[in-house]
Amino acid sequence: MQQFAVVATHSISQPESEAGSATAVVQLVDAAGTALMPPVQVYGNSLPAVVAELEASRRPRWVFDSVHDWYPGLLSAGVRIERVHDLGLVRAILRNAPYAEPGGYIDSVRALADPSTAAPAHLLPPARVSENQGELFSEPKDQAGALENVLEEFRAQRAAVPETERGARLGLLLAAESAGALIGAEMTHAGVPWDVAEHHRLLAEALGERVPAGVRPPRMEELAAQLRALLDAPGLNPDSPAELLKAMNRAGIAVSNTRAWELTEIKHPVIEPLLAYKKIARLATANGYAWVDRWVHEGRFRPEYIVGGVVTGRWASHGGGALQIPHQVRSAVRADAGKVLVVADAAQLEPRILAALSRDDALATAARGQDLYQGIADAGFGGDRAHAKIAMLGAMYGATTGESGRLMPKLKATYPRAVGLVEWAAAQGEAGAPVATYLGRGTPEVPAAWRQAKSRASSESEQRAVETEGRSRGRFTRNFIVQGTAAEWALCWMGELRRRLNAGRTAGIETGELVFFLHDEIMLHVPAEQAETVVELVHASARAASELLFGQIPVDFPVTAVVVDSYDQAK
DNA sequence: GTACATCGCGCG
DNA sequence: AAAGCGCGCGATGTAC
Repeated sequence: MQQFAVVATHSISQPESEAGSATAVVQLVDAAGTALMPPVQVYGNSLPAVVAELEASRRPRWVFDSVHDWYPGLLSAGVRIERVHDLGLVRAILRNAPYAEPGGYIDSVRALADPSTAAPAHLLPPARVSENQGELFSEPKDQAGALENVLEEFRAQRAAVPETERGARLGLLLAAESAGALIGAEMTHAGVPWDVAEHHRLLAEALGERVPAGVRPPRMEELAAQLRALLDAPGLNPDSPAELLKAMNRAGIAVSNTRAWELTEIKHPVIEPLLAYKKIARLATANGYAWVDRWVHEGRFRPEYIVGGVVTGRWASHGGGALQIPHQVRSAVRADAGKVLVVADAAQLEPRILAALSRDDALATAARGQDLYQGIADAGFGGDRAHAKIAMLGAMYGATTGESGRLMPKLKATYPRAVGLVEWAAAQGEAGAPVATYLGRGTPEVPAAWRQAKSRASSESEQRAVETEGRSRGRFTRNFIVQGTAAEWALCWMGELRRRLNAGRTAGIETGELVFFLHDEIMLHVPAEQAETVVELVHASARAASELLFGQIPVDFPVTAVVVDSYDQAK
């Protein structure tokens, strides 16, 4: 029998509350929400002990208002849990889920303020019982009330998932999203192993000796002096695009902005040192000494992951720009002695997802094997891989002009189902209609401003603005179904991998830890002797994820997994 | 002083 | 070489 351990926390209590008064209450219930034993009162800082005891004896699915708020404290106390249902994450998905059972709960959730326009969580005061819950349920006056609120929402969420094939998919999404919350917190807890000495070495190599904050590093200062001389602009601050643009125009360089890629087109002596300056200036400001001081502690970089933080279901992150670690500094991501990094990524995930979504057998055939773009090239682009790739990316992103636009008719003739699906999604968006991922994550409602402008636009210029916005919405919905379903595949991949790692750990094998995730790429920090075992688990998890989502279909989702000492050695 | 917009560039 | 999608973040500059 499936058991759930519902955790309710009092509105004013946080994990570090004083001993003496109950800070939380835990209730074990069955799938119908019926109590299986008397509620357990949690006093002071004893939540980890209570959770550890129940986890060991019952293996329940835990029900938390927010894993992001509560799991870090448990991890710090050495307590891990296997399965969870995160009320907040589930609420956010159900809000826009087209397959959700209509009813009072869904209506009330949809009536809540749009979370995508709310302030970021880290800028808000400490959470109450649950974000937004004050609007859903009356503020609880005691523990019993808090517990009843959580139980009621839990029951309502379960009831909102219909017992249909689509409902089963939605249920999988909710479970995967919740598991993701555990994984995100566990990755933050583990941290990415970071070699500060190596990072300092590469900074010194590029920028020159370290100087105090606020002083321009030596190599940048040298280049700045060259730029001032070449542009005959003695006071120029090259960090200011406006100043730089003026100085370049004065020197007779006809540009309208200072973007690096546009500068490469221009023939002028200043371009080379300017591009060199931009390159190292970026390193210095984004991932320089200040970054290391601020974000790396005890040899670990610990970004916070915001599960479902992107509209499509991708993860966002907070702190240190974790999702943009430049290739330039990846040599500083280095395994501890005796350990290695296992770096794995799903090859060309999005077009493969499109093949699965659209059941396009021709595209599935091209996707057989490691290089999908070469497969497309051989099928219809005279073996020209570059053209095949541009065409495919254009189809998924909505390119209409240039190379990509010209290649579209050919792509559509070769893969009518795949291209037809993304064109349908774009048409939905242009019409102001929603679309959904394979597992049922729906697009947010259309911004009210556009909806109103659509019905009111009178002048020709207003009409044009509305149409431009519509095409933009179409590109968004076109990409949403692909990017969002790819995010679901990746979530299932990690979830499957986590289960296997945990099973290994239970069996006494130190399988190491997931330490980093980036859309279609994962990194593990593992004992060297377990590397090959973990590589196998990574592959097995990818196969399991593909089948979990799509069942038996003729689309391959190959992953590459390499064993390295440092991140720069991967691909 | 804070808040916000813009530019530019890093990642998938 | 970017374009067409999705992000985070630092420096600068302006408004209040």
